[in-house]
Parts: sequence; structure tokens; C-alpha cells
Amino acid sequence: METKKDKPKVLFILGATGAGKSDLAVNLALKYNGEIISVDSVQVYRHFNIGSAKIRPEEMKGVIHYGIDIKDPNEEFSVYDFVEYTKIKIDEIVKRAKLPIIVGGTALYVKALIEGYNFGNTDKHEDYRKQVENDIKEFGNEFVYNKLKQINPKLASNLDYKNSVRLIRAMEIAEFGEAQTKTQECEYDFKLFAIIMDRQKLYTKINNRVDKMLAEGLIKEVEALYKKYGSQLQPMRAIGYKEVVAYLDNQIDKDKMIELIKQHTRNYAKRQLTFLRGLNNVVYIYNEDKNKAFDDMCKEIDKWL
RNA sequence: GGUACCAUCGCCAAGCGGUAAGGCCAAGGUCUGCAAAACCUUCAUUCCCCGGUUCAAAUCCGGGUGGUACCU
Repeated sequence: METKKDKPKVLFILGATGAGKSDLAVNLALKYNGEIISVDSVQVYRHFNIGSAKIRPEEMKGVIHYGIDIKDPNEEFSVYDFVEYTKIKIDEIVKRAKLPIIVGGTALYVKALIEGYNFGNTDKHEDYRKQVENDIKEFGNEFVYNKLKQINPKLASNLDYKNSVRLIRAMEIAEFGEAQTKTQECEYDFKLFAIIMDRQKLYTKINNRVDKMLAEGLIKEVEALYKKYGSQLQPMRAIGYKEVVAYLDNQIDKDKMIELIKQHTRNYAKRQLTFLRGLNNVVYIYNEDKNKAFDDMCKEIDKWL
């Protein structure tokens, strides 16, 4: 039986967008000889820079960052891909006797990793998925959902049938019986920090950051991507991108666009906080003062290492 | 100063005598292959104020206050 001591140590830093994770992570990496893996469903994409608040090379201070710019805009990326990718990277970093530090805002990805999600068969049944997708288009979500209820009532009971993507996946699972819903034991000895701050303060930071993004040329960035790839890309649905697309399509004016980006980012931050509350073993770090937050984390890490 | 119209949740707004629609915002939540996504729940014991009519008033009447438009 593997004991906690044998497991690789992995540090996680989560938190709402704009709470100041990246900067703290880089400083921790410098102090503890670490390498960073980003957990961010948008920053994996090349050319989605300003709107995703991607860390700039000079801000990395020489610390190696993985999980950024690993996909082209027209490629798909999912929790599954993240878990596969990150497991490999963690192994590599540990083999080099360095500390893996996983930093970002996509908490589901982290949850999947630490709770040992088993996604079942890795093969995607593309043809079957297409077929279900067509059924949804033709007959509606409810029709397909009723079908699912007949095949696998248990799967259906927990499903939000209005969400087409989940419905397709559920049908795939039902049809091929590949899902494993059991949670495996975590393969890492991890420490998980959540960087938090006063809600009003966080909202103010978010609003200011959006203004900064605009000043840095967010609209130009989106326009270029739009021209090259169109608006149907997976990352084009991210906050800061879909609103600019709506603006470029003349559906909303510029002021409305800015207001919506801010509002959606605030809503997102709130959802992140909600998700964090559902995770176990979270050590909350109150980031009122950057240096104090850093010291608090160091104390915790020293105990843990 | 005169005349007309208006005053309902943080915002928009329905209601036209029978016991406060809806949308937005906000808050809370769900989550095993799009998660910066998608979805769910909650959110006015009260309608500017005072008085009156009525079994019953946000709805009718009188007065006040505030706003808007036009006239002088």
C-alpha cells in the first residue's frame, strides 16, 4: 500500500479571476524550485492573449510555465485533455526533482485531477455523437432526453437535459456503457490554496482589469481571430471574446460591450467561488496584502514539505 | 405663474376596483469529455405622502410633494 509519503507532492493555487494568483505562484516557484502548470481553459489557446489575461513572458521571471499556448484556436480542449496532459507534466517535473505548481481558475480541471476522475473509455464515438447531435437538432433536447431515460434512468436523473453537450455525452455513456462514476484515490500528496479577497474589492479589480484589456487592444485581438477563424471556435465563447464578437457584429454598442464583459467576469468570479466551496482540503489565503499572502503560503508549505 | 401628463423592487416595466406579471441586476446553488460553458433556485405583505369613497383601492375622488412637456 502506497503511503502519503510515496506520493509526489503537488501544489495547487486556485482562486477567482483577478485575485492575484499568477504573481504569487511565480514567486513561490522561485522560492521552492518549482515549475508552473496553468489550469485555464482559455489560456491553453494560442493567440487568445489579452482577453484571457494570459501571463506575459517577462512576468514569468524565468519560471517554466506549461499548459499555455498548447492548442490552436480551432482545436478542441476538455477536462479529459487537461488531466491527461497535466499528469504527464507532473511526472516530468517530479522526475527533475522540482515542485509542480498548478495555477489557474478552471477549478473543475483541478477537481478532476485531485479526485481522480475516471472518464471511462478514452475513445470518442464520433459517429454516434453526430447522430445524437442531429437528433437533438431535429427533435429537440427533450426527445433525446426521454430516450436516455429509457436506456439509462440513473444517468438521466442527474442530467440537465437542456445542456446539449452533456446530453450527448450521457447518451454516449448510456450506449457504450463506459462510464465509471467512482472516484479514485488521489495519486498526489497535494496542498491546495485558494486565493480570495473581499468581494467588492475583487469586483473593482475586475472592472479595472477589463478597462486595461481594452486599452491594450482587446478589440484588435478578437477582430484578427474573428477574421481568421470565424466566431464558432470553442474559445470564442469565453468572456471578453463573445462580447467583442457581438460588438463587431453590431449587435451591441461599445459601452454595452464593456459593461457586459465586466458583468460576465464578475458573475464568473462568483461561480468560481461557489465551486471552490465544494472542494475539500482547501486552505484559504486572504490576499489583502500581497506580501502577507505570500508569507502565509510559505508557512503552510514549509509545514507540508 | 397657467395647462396637460406621469409617479409600482437597485433599473426597465405590466396592472385600469377583487387582494402586486415579466425582464435586467444581485445573491445562493448544480456540475465526471465545450466549465471563461450550460443550467437551477431565491429576490416588493406592498405600489411618492396625507385624507376620502367602497365589503374591497396600486387602481376612483380631493389635497400635498416630485418629475416631464407645452404656454405666458
